[in-house]
This record gives sequence, C-alpha cells and structure tokens, in this order.
Amino acid sequence: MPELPEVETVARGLDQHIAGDAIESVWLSSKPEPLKSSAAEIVDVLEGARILHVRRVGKHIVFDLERRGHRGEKVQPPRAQWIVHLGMTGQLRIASPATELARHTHAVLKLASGRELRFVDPRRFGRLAVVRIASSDGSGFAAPGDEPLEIDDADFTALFRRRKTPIKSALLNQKLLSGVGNIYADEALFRAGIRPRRRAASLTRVELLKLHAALRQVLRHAVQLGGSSINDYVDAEGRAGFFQLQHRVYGREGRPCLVCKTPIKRVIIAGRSSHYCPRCQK
DNA sequence: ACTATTTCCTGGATGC
DNA sequence: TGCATCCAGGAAATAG
Repeated sequence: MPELPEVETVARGLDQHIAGDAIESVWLSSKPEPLKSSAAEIVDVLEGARILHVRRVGKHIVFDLERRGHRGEKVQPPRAQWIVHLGMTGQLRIASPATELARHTHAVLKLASGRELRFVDPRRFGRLAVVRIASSDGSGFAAPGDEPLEIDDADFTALFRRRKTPIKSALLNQKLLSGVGNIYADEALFRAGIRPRRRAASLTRVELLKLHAALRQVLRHAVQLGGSSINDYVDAEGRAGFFQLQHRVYGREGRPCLVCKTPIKRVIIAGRSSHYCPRCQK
C-alpha cells in the first residue's frame, strides 16, 4: 500500500531515470478510468512536455513539466504538472516498448528516449490529473495537510487539539497530515506507546511529542529501506522495499509483542484494521 | 463544523 | 475441484 515512504521511493526512482526526458505521446485506456482531469486535458498537457523533476507531495507523485513554448517567443515556457495518486495498487513503471503490456494498464507515455512510462492499477483506486500553472502565480499542486517530516512540534501538537476522533483516524486524515496511511499510523502509535482508540484531544503534550518523534523516525527509516512491500508494491524499477521486516504490530495480529510477548490485538477503527499491543500501548 | 459510515474496485485467501 | 464470500484500504461521497 503506497504511503509516504513508498511514494517517496517511487518518485525518487522516477526522478533519477526520467528527469529531462520528454513525453512524445500519451495513450489512455478507453474505459471509464479514474481520472481527475478529462482524458483530453491530460493528453493535451502531457504530449510534448519535458519532465523537469519528479517528486512526492503527500501521497501524490508530482511531475513538474515544461510545455512547449509558443513559436520561440522569449517568454517563460508554460509550466504544468502531472499528478499521480497510486491508490492501493497503482504502479508507475519504466518499461521498454517491447515489453508486453501488463493487465490493467491504464496509461502509457512514450518518452523521447525510447522508453515508456506505464501506469498499471488493478484495483483502480489510483487517480491521474493535470494542473496548468499560470505564469503569474506559479504555485501548482499542494496537498491539503502538512508534511509529517516537515511540520514542527508546535504545529503538530495543534493539529489534534479539541479533536474527539480516535488518534488513529486523525493520523489517517490527509487534511491534517498528508502521507500517513494505515501501516505507518499503527507503527508510530506502537512506538509512541499510545492506543489507536484514544481520543486525539486526550493526548498529553508529552504523548504528542512522543508521537511526532515516533512518526518521523518510522517514516525516515521506511524511506531508507525503500518502503514496505506487502502485496505487490514495487518501485519504479520493479524493486520491492524492506520495511515490512521492521513492522512491530501491522499484520501481526495474535503474534507476540516484540517487547513484552503479549499477543498483538487487531480492531477496526474508521473501517481500518488497527493493530496494537494492549500492554505496551496506553 | 465535525465525525462516522459507506462506496468504489479486483485478486487472493478462505470456507463449504 | 469449484464456486461463493470475505477482505485488503485511500479518499470521496453520504449520512448523521
């Protein structure tokens, strides 16, 4: 499941391999696809554009694009962005045109270098969109929530003030923090010793500081290991991540806590599996 | 204005 | 072996 570390890994890999390349043509599958922009708009923005950078914003992959200038005028070439959300099972893969198209391929970008960038997403929870950046403001795509690796302690603490929702739900709320998903929410709460059902507003300042530190630590470590590969997650080069080997509660229901040997519990919070140690987490 | 629940979607696992 | 059912979950939509 692509969360911040997995999306960061994919974005870095893509940036290394295709920054500077140009998009020659775009194919989008014809069935009603999960597009946030119309198919015509996506094709119009992408075709002929040069990829300047690929980076992560929240759980989104942002391709910063430079579109063709208008008849060689001395004005700044128009900018745009291609935004990709991988959803649950989305993959962006660099492939040779000779490689057979995988089932559930929804988009193929032919690159000037001769390679193809392919978007494959069996479960179709992924989303594609384009953003045109007006030369005047030049801001582009922004996630609604704060980046968990950039927010400071004061702002982090303020996010949860007066919130009655369980802290687990608050961590998953992308309007508060962007990039935290089910795995890293559970892992951070375990490392901070906080039960997922605790009301966000009930956490003390000390607990919130511990949670912030635990979240940063777990996300940084996961990025170092290339993310968690649970089912079919792989990066842009098809490599799996290794952070799943560091999971202490996620997917470990009934197995002994690595700290105190108490069996790990699993409950449903906000419709999501939530794993915790009933002894280590208060 | 918040919070909780439902819905979308398919492959793999499970059960009878 | 085969078929039905369940489950995974990000985020938008809907309900309360």
